[in-house]
This record gives sequence, structure tokens and C-alpha cells, in this order.
Amino acid sequence: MEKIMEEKKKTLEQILGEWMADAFHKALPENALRDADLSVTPATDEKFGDYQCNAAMGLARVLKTSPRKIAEQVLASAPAHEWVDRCEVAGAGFINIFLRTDRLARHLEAVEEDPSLGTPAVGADKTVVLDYSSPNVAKPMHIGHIRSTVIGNALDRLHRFLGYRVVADNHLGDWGTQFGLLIMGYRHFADQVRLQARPIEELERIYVASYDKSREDEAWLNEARRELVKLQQGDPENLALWQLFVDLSMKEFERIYRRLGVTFDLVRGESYYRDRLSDVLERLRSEGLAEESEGAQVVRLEEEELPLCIVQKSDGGYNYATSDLATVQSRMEEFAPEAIVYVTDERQQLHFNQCFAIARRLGWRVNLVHVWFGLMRLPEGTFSTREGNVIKLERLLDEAETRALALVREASPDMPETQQRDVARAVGIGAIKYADLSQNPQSLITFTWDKALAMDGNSAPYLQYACARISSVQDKYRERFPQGDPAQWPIILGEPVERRLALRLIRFPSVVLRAAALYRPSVLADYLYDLAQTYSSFYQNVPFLKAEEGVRESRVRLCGLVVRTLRQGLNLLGIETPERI
RNA sequence: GCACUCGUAGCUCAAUUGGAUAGAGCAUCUGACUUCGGAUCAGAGGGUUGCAGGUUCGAGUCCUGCCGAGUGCGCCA
Repeated sequence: MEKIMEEKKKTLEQILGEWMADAFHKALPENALRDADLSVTPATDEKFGDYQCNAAMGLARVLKTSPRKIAEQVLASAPAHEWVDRCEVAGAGFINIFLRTDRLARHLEAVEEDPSLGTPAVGADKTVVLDYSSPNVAKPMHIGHIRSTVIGNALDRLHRFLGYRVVADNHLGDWGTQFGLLIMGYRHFADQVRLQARPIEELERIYVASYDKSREDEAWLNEARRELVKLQQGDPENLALWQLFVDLSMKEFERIYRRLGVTFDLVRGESYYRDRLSDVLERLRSEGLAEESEGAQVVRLEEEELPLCIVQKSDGGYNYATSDLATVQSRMEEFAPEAIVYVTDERQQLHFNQCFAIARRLGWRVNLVHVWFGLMRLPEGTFSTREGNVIKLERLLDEAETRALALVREASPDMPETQQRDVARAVGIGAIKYADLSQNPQSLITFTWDKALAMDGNSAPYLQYACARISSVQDKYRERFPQGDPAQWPIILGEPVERRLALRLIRFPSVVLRAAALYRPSVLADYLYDLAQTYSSFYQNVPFLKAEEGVRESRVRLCGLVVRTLRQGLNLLGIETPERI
């Protein structure tokens, strides 16, 4: 039987791609292939075979021959391959590859043995810092925060699965001008009882009260500024208050993270880097990047065609850009990462472009990536704290669980109450996460309850349902055939839908690689949905417990692979899969 | 004014980064449970990919210009 060795683990696309590339190099002059893309991709349609290579068409111009002729030539010099049944030249010059069904089946049997389902550990010895979620202290998390948290966490899980060392850092907004007002507000308006019961709500209330007072009371504002300066200079009393605000806020954030199944390796707010700010400025000045303008220190980025970037305010204070540069520097020193990835909304694109440009100018050699997503809006327009139309994240999670619980009670009335609640939690939270993860994030989202909590069609519950149904089949098999042992029987891909299922199963590793490389969990979500759909069709249209011995065992084995792939994939998206639903 | 992003079926979104006849879900319509879980399955209708040019064997994807929407642009983070 085939064994998958870790050190030579490859995706099928890579295996076929190397074979194809080899054939091209045998058939054609080297200089024509210099920067040709000879890769192999899954076929766009079943009738075009299983995989395809489109390289011949691109080479036609260079070689001044017809693409079909090139394809023929390449195929003629391609050696036989254990995976390949036959190839055809089709259309404008596509090379269509048809795989050997028995080879496919043997491969699935090997994948069954592998804990990572055939996925290569491409990230071994590499570190990635992920900067996501990053809420502001003393402000409640609202529905705008969920995308960063959920997408960031999925990227976290994807990279870990690929063997990367991941440093997930929750870069809290814990250092800024709001703390002067907050300290004043706390001293004059704080209600200790409310502060214990609903900390962030109370912090927000006293902040707003203090802010409002500062608008009409100059003395108040000046005093707030003095408190801020005292805090920044390390005044013990103000520092203690600041720490209290941070701790109270974190306690509430943690409650949400626990519900979402999100954990961080580090929670370092902006304050963590405050002692480095002056060094960063000094560095910028000594490199000749920063210059004085209107009393502030700025970096001009004309070469990059970006607006200038302020790195120190005219009052001597530092701002966001400097803080983020200090953060990059600190992370490079401590973790030597291959990449630092930021997950934020689209409004920060310019800011990060500026920061990344400055980092490049400083000669910092690290791959800086901004994964951005569109803003969430309400049907009636952009939401804002001022208009009071923010939807708090906790309310969204509560609502999701409530709706899911109603569904569970209806579908599984005999299930014990506590289990119903567990399932409802997994289904409700899963639905919310999937709604964010299943689409390319670069478009603005109009929030509606029904969309965020959809539980049919392309949704997490559909996938969870498929998993539960498979578990149920496996149980029934054990019940009815206690002597049966599917592992003793070969996998047979007799029905077309079984072959379709097999083709999807073997794609899992390349999909995971792609999702991580593009920083797009939606790639994985799409795949899982497609797999579950194919499985549902399989389930509905061919019998397995009633099939003859051998076929039955083969199908139970396929079920096992599907459920493992779905579970693993959903786990990488941070979505739970209950045994029953 | 400048910059970034988006515009695909009635609605919400895909389209493996330039590949073959643009695909799903929701909604609508027609079928399938005395049968392994119907939160399902089989099928139907629905498209000038915002508009106009251009690049090439080939464009939803790249370039130019319009139209529409969102976001950002020196002392917030």
C-alpha cells in the first residue's frame, strides 16, 4: 500500500505539474519556457477530464506554432505516469488529464492513514505574526469587530495546520488621548456597582459624560490633558487607573473570545511599545527619512506616490504610524517572522501602505501584509456610536444561539436539554462565523439579521448537518454489522458520484495551501461547501448500508474520509461539528 | 481635487488571479420520505458581468475614459 512520507508529501497538483513541466522541457526548446506557467489545475468541467494544463496556448506566440500542435508534441514526449490514464488535446489547445480511478482509490486509502489528510507542512521552521481583533479598551465590541476576529482566527488555524509557528497578537487600542478624559470621568462619575456588573458599559458611559463636559468646560478639558500627560510620564495613580480600565475591558473581551473559541498567544496593546517610540523617531531622523514640517516630524513618500506621514505631532506626541513601526521592529527582534499579517477594515489601507513603505525604506526585511475587509453597514446606512445604532457583538451571539436553539428543539425534541444548548451554541456561532468566512471579504457588507444567521443553503449548519448525518451512518453500520471492518476492504469508486467525491477529497491539501497563501479562508469555505454538496448527493442517491458487502464497506470508508475532511476543514475555520445536531 | 476599493441572475455572493458554454445559495415553480437523519435530494426558469472603447488565440478578470457606490487623504487610532 502507498505510504505518504512527510518529507516528500506533495499535492496532486504539484505531482502532475512536475510531470507536465518535465514533458514541456523534453518537447520544447529551453529558452521558450523561461517564464511559462506550466502548472496543472483541476478541470473546470467534468467533461474536460480531471485536471488540465493550459500552458500550450501561451507558448504558441513565442514558438510561432499552433497551440494544438504544441500540446500534441508535449504529450508525445510525456512519459507514462502512474496517476494518468490518458490525456487529450481539446479546444484551443487545452491538455486534459484523465486520472486512473484505481490509483485514486489507492491514494485515498493512504490519505486515511495520514493525520493531516495529505497536507504538507510547508510552514515548518517559519514564523508568522498575526495581528487581529484588536478592540479598543473601554469600548464594547460591536458587529464591526467580528470580521477581524473571525478571519484572523481562521488564518491563525490555517497557518498552524501547515506547520507554521504562529504568534497571534491581540494589539489592543490601549494607549491614546481618550485616557485623560476617561480618568477624569472615572474620578467624578463612576458608579462602582455598575462598574462591577457591566464594566465596559459603565466605562463607556463615564467616557461620554466626560467628553460631553469637555466640550463646554475648558478647565475640564485642560485638566484631562494634564492627567493624560501624567499617565504618559508614569504617574503611579493614573497608571493604576489605566490598568484597571484595561483589566476590566479584557475581562469582557475574554468572555466573547471564549464564546468564539478564539485564543491569542499575546495580548500586547499599543502601550507595550511606548518606550520604543522615541528610538523609532531617532532612527528615522538619522536615516534622513523624517524631517520637520509645521512643527511636526514627517516622512515624505513621494517616490511611492503616497501622502506624507506624520511620525511625531507638533506637541511632541507620537501617533499611530510611529507606534506601528515600533511594533514591527519589536516583533522582528523577538520573533524573526517571515511575515507580519494585519487583519483590519479597509479604512486602514493608506495607513498601512505608509507604514510598510517606511519599513521598506528602513531596510526592514519582513513581509508585511495587510488583509483588509469591507466595512459592515446597516441597511439604513453606516452605523456609528453617535447615532446609537451599533449592534453589540454579544447581542448578535445571543440572537444566533436563540435562533439555533429553536431549530434544534424542533428537529431533535428528544435530545436532552443540555445537549440541545451545546448544539445550538455550535450551530449559532458557526453560522455567524461562516457568514463572514465564506465570502471574499473585500466588499462592504450590509448587515441583516437573516443573512448573518442564515441556516440553510450555503451555511455552516448545512456543513454541520452533513457531518452529523455521516456520524449517524457510521454508528448504524457498527450497530448492524458488529463484525464488519471497512478497513479490510478496498475502496471502490464505481459510481460517478463516488469518483466525484474522491476527486474532491484529494484536493483538500492544495485548497488549504491556497487559502493560507492568499490569506483567504473563503477559498476553504467554498471547497467545504462543494464537498458537502457532493456528499449529500452521494448520500441521497446511492444506498450504502443496504449495498452488498464490499461496496458497503467501501462506502463507509468514503464516509469516514468525508467526515474527517469536513471536520478538519471546519476546525480550520473555527467552526465546531457536533456529533448530533 | 487626489488616492484606494467595489459594481456579475429579483436578492446575497462564486468564478482556482487571462482559459473552454459565467456558477451557487435565497426567493419562485415542478417532483422525491411505509427506505441509511427531508436542516436533504432531483429538476426548471432567471445574465449584453454598470456603460463605451482598447490590448490578444481567448477578457467578468488587464489598460483608458465615463457613470454609480463606499472609504481615506498633516497633527485620531
